[in-house]
Amino acid sequence: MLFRVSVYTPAEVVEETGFTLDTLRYYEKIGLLERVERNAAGQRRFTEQDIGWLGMLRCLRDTGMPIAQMLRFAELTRAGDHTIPDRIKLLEEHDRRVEGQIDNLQERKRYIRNKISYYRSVL
Amino acid sequence: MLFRVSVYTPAEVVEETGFTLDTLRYYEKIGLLERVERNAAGQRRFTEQDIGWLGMLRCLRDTGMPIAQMLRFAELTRAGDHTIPDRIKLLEEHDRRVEGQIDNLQERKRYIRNKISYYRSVL
DNA sequence: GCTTGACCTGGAGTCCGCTCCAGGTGGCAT
DNA sequence: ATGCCACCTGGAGCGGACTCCAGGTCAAGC
Repeated sequence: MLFRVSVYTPAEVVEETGFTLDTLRYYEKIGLLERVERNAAGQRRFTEQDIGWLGMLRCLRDTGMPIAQMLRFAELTRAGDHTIPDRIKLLEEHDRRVEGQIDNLQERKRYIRNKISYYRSVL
Repeated sequence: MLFRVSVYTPAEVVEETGFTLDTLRYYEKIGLLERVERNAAGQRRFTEQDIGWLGMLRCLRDTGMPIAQMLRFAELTRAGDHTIPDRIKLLEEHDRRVEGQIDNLQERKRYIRNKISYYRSVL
């Protein structure tokens, strides 16, 4: 009996990750996504790990990390376990930036709410 | 005795608002900033109100409002007090989006921290 | 009276992150 | 077996938000 490792078609990955197909191809082209496997016809077949990695990318992207830095993270990840301390450092720095973003947004939100209150007061 | 209304040179506004001079000119060109006054030599002289308005723009920009929508807000503001309900509506919608951004960032931050913990655990 | 530097203008260029296109292949449902 | 649809590739194009440039003008301090 053969094992059938779960494998995802492009359409499934789009569905699963929320990235467009064009974005997936783009990420592969620039090296954010390691060379994805292909079937006989040359069509992409993504693995479970690819999905996981794309989840990480989505998280980094959605917290405003520029592609250049995601690329650095990707390279560290490919380079092997000895880069884990570097990866921790990178993520910790990013975490601090995210924290800063949140604080900043909270501050701005106060400003906006004040403005709304002011507008209400002059009606 | 004459009043000297406080007026700001471009350099002062850059200092005060954190926008670059190019950005200020750009904002004026596209109509985000109403025609700024000039001295005899044609140089910009910003008023207190300009500074206040720029504060609002900075807030909207830093919370991710696209320029097209800031422009809409600018037009409402210019149109007079009868647009205040519309302005409130616009800001409330934006406030909700900002709230969403914050929630999203907080979620992502959890993911990043988990990842960091995981990396720590395998060291 | 001359240099310096803060300004001015219109318009071109840049950067980022995709997004779209043309032209082509392969495989599956009817 | 045929039609259709999901894919493929390389490369061009796009939208947003600036940013830079060339060439020119004034104003003031030395």
